[in-house]
This record gives sequence, structure tokens and C-alpha cells, in this order.
Amino acid sequence: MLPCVSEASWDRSGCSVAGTLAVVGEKWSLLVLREAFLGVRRFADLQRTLGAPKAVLSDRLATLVEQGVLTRVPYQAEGERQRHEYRLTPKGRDLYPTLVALMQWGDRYLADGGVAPLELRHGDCGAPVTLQLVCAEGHRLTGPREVHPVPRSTAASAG
Amino acid sequence: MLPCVSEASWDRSGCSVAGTLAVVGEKWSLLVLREAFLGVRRFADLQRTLGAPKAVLSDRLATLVEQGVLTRVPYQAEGERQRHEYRLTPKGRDLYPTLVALMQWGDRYLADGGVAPLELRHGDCGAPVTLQLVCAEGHRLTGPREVHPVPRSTAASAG
DNA sequence: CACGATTGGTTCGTCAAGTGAACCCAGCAG
DNA sequence: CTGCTGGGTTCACTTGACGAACCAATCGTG
Repeated sequence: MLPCVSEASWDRSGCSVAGTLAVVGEKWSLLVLREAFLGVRRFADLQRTLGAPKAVLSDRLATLVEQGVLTRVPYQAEGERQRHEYRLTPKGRDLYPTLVALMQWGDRYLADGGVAPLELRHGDCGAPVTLQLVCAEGHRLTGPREVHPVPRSTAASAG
Repeated sequence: MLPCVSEASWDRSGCSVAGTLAVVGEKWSLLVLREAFLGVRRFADLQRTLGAPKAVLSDRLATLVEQGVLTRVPYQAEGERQRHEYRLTPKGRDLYPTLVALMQWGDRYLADGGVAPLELRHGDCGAPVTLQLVCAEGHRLTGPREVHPVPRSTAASAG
């Protein structure tokens, strides 16, 4: 049995998972971010690579900008009119592990023919990159069984 | 600038991120899994802790079972009628990093008063647990800038 | 056996969200 | 002025989420 928090009787409001999903959990949002991490920045390119309806894409970009995950920056290539592009902010860049986690699971369980469509390599040494759970003491954990969730809710002392 | 794959001209169909989101990307799915990792297993408890409509919860549980992320196992406590509960499969347990990634981002950017509502500790040593990007050579990476995505699409040799 | 309580759902009407096609505007080329 | 392209908005339609009501199986009680 997994270590559980007294059969899960703590306050779920303010849960970080729910909060994050409120920001990037709508349809297409995480796929927009995938494209952003791949270097796609312009509306038309996003629309083409994603295949999302323009109205939805427009809305998702607006909320991601509003949330500070992307910024909309105008730029002008020489001899061309001014355009603008969507770029990851540091806040948005910190969603990288989330995308990688989703990708790794899909690579393991959904890959056709056992071959992942995209590999991540360390830019310096070229070795494949993975996400891992580690503790501050440097121990590597293999899964949720080795993890102890500890609630620190402000008002839950009377739990 | 992030390292990008020739301005992102590879085949997105079969993308593992999209595939994973097709399995767990609907509303409530990842929150159901959060509860599962916290040890909540019964329909009524899920419904209470999540606050999701029963119809939606029922549908999400059915698809998660269908996808092999959860199993529906009957059990009978002594002196009680038979019930059934939803348990994580190994496939479901491997979604743990995804949940942790979402939680860590929320802890960093959404926590009221800078205090995360839930802390993860290593069961053995009690030290806080985090998700980290590491390469096979053991180097720790700090973000997407140090990662090189390499497409391995079967039909994309003519990219 | 009938009665009510509990678990674990389904059904239904309503409202929000996603979808695709069409349209719109600015700026540049000719 | 016309046409083309990027970056959207508007609209009609379909799908999905929501909450309340209802339903079936099972148990303890009388």
C-alpha cells in the first residue's frame, strides 16, 4: 500500500496540482507549450503544427500570456512588416519537466514499435536525458512507494 | 535561443505528449490520479474529495480503467457487503512523475504565502524529494536550454 | 420477507467549451 | 487599386461538463 495521508483527509483546495492544471490544463495548452519548447513562436506556425482551431489557439495563447507563461513580443524582420511572436518566460520554461514527464510516459506506453518519436539528449555530452525523483540526500527513488506525502496545510492542524 | 529541431519540422502525429494527454488530459483525470496516489480508492470518496460531478467521474474512471491506468477490483471487508475500488496499475503508477512535475510548478508559482500545501519526503531518509533532469552520464541539467531534442521519426528521413 | 440506508452508479436538462468555415484588417508587392 | 499573407474574430454547430434526480444491488433490522 502506498503511504497515504490518513486516508487522504487534508484540504484539497490550494492543491498545487489543481492549481497548475487550472493554468495549463485546458485542451491544447500543454501542446502549445510543447511547440514553444520546440522553438515554434508564431501564430500561424502553431496553428499549422497543432491543427487546433484558430479561435481556441487564440484563447489559449491569451490566457498563457495572461498567466505569465508566455510573452507576446513584437519583432520586425528587415524588409518585412512588424509581427509578433510568443516566447516562453522563465515561468513557462519551468514547465519543461511537466512536458518531459508526459513525454516519457507516452514513450514507454504508447510508442508504436517501441520507438520514441523524439529523443532528448544532453547538449554537452550527448547522453540521453531522463527525469528522475531524487531526495535532497542524493538518493534516487524509483516510485511513489518510497515517497511520503506530508501535508502542511495552514488550517489543518485540527485534522 | 532554445535548441530547436530545424524550426520544428517533424511529424507531430504520434507525439508522446499528445498521446499521453489523450489518455489523461481530460478534465479531472489527473486529479483522479492525484487522489489515487494519495490512497483514495472508492467512488464515493473520490467524488467527495474532488467535488466532480458523478457522471464525469464515472466516465473518467471508466476510461482510465480501459486504458489500463487503474483497475477496478472487488473486495469485501468482513461483515460488510462487497464493494469495489479503483487501484493504480504499474502503468498508472508510472504517471507519478507527471503529477509531481505539476505539483512542483504549482508549489513554486501558485503557493499562497510561499508555503506548499504538501511536501514529499523520502520514506527512508526523510529528505525532501524533487524531480530532476539528469542525463545518462549523471550530469544534472537545469532546464530546456541544455537539452537537444532529436527526432527519430520513421518516415521523416526526408525532412 | 418488507424497510430503509449506503454504495455506486445512470439519466436528463442546461450551460459552457471546442470545432471548422467564413470573414476581417493591416501591410506590402505589383 | 488588387491581390496575398499573417494574425486574428465571428458565427453556427457539436461536444463536454454540470447538478439534481433517479435507480439497482446489498446489507442490517424487524
